[in-house]
Amino acid sequence: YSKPGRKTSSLKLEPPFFASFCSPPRIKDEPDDDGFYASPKEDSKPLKRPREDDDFKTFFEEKGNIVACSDRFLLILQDSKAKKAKSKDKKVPEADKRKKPKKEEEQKWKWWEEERYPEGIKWKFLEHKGPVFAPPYEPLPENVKFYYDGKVMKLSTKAEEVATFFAKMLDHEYTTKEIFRKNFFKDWRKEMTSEEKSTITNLSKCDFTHMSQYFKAQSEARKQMSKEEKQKIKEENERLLKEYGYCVMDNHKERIANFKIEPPGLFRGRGNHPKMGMLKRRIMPEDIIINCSKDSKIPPPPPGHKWKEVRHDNKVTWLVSWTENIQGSIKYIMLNPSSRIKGEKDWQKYETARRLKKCVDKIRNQYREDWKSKEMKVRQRAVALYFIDKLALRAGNEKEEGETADTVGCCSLRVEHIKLHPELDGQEYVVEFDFLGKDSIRYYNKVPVEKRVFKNLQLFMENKQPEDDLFDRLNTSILNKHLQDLMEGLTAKVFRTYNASITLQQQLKELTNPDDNIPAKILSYNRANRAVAILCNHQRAPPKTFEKSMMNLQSKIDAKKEQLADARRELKSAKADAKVRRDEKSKKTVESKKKAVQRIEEQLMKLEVQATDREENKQIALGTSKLNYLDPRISVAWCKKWGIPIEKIYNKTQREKFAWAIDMAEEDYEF
DNA sequence: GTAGTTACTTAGTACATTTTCC
DNA sequence: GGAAAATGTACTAAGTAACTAC
Repeated sequence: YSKPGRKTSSLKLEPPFFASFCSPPRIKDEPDDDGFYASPKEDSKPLKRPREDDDFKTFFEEKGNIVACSDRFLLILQDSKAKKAKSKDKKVPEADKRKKPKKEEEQKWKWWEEERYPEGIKWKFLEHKGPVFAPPYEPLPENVKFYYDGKVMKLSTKAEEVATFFAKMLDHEYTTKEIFRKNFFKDWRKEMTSEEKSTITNLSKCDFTHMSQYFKAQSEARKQMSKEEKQKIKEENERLLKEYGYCVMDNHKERIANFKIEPPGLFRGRGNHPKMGMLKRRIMPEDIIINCSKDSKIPPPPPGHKWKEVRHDNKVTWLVSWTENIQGSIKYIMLNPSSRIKGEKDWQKYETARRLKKCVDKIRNQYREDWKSKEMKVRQRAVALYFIDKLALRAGNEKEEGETADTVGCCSLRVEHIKLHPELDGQEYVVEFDFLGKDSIRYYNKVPVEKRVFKNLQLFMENKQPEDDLFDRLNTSILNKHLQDLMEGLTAKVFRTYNASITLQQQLKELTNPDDNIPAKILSYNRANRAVAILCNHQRAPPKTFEKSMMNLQSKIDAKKEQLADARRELKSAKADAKVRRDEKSKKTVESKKKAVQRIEEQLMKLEVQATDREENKQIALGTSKLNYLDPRISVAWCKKWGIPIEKIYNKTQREKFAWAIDMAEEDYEF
């Protein structure tokens, strides 16, 4: 196994392989600098660079500067005028060439300028080094004891390992939960020797505190490590990343998202999960399926081991997979969001959402009509779709009962999840939603709906028990089939993407004040972002330090208020003074005091805005929508329009993920 | 229709690292 | 310079949705 510092012969870097990373066998020219960008005199040249594989060319048909792809996904080309400006920009500062960073910048592969593979084919060549396994278990030192029923007990290695998983969680509330303890104990006993099994019959008699203290001391020691030691660990991680963190896919070196196999431990699902506490077992090479090219260097399994299977399936994007033992689901190793394969898909997602924009009015009219249908199924479908559209609810697939936490989405809503109020707080036809959604995050909302929707809901709830399905004639499959008929590629989740992106665009238009300075504009951006996060119900647990940092801010505000009061008093007395004295000097004093008051008022306002901003953000997570729902081109265009550096909106990782958008969107981009 | 399987996106949390503040 | 706060990253769970076989 590839535990740090335990390099075995088979894991040694073999020069030919590594060399293939630096210059893979079939590598074509990396985006070569100025050469490719349409230079001013090359206006008519198509901007899409074809893939070099001729056999794929036939799938594409060029129409002016729009390329129609086999999957009808339109690749809209960049505005050539903008390109011109860009290539000019690139050439002008020839004199002040900052060599290094520029060179690196130019080496970034612009996959979005190339043609895409036909539907279904994900790659033509794939080579990687396989996964990194979890480090093997290191038994506890002799002096760390486990006690059963008050007596010291030496555990077998296997039993001890599982015991340490529990010991490490001792401070968590869930080790006190009945289900967690029951599941853990059941699985732990499976790892025990028959002797241990006969002795250890009651979890409550187990004393893990010594073990727990030992781990706490360990992590404390880790924090106290010297700089050199920390540096060493860092370098080791970098080495691992360099060796296993990349693959070669179609002539390009691409970053892998999760090249480390998940280590064993105790499963903790989110919310009230029936399987919490179960043992997540150690993954062995024998569990692993490797996916790569036939003609690539196939990663060798660790010595003495075999892979479960090696396959060569270029219809999928994963490099490694295994079946996990808690739910029996498949886990994958895939590429980073900055990779071509993820980026293209992401881009395509937003293009689908933009296509929805064009027909959303028609679809809305349609489902409003369907509220009157004589078919129950159609009515349910129409009301569900209304919720998905208006409230950005998730589709709501069915789940196997008892296998996961009890959470729902739109199609799986039950009668108990909504309350109907013919009138509430002066509003008519209010629906009160209260249910647990994905990750057991509560969705609570009171929404006035149209009368027809309300009446339909009353109808759907007639003669039903609270635990009955609200939409008993509907599921996600039916709904998505219908959506497919309305627009190619339309599914329930497209509405979330569409509504999130369109909301951002509209909010940015509304909130951005051209006269504001950059920080104020960024605040507006965050507010627009927040509107989306609220729409999508992206919540977070308030940070542990939230109350404290809020209090700090409040005391700053209080101090500023006092300062303001003082300044005002001084201004007042200065004014009185000036009235009496009527000389230039005292007039000047009044002016300067006035300015001081103004300055402090401004500072106070800023602090108060900051406080509001933070308070509003207490339970709202902006990251998820930014990363998954907001067409990055909207943000890029906004930045360009107002001269905001993109770094203020996207950090490094995000800029890598959205490189395509940053490169192609101009300030006039419209979602 | 439905149940099972597979592949892929979306999600929040814990921990690590960087920045800010005093 | 060190603590605290803010920000970034790794991790992996939990969704969506397509497909297959009956």
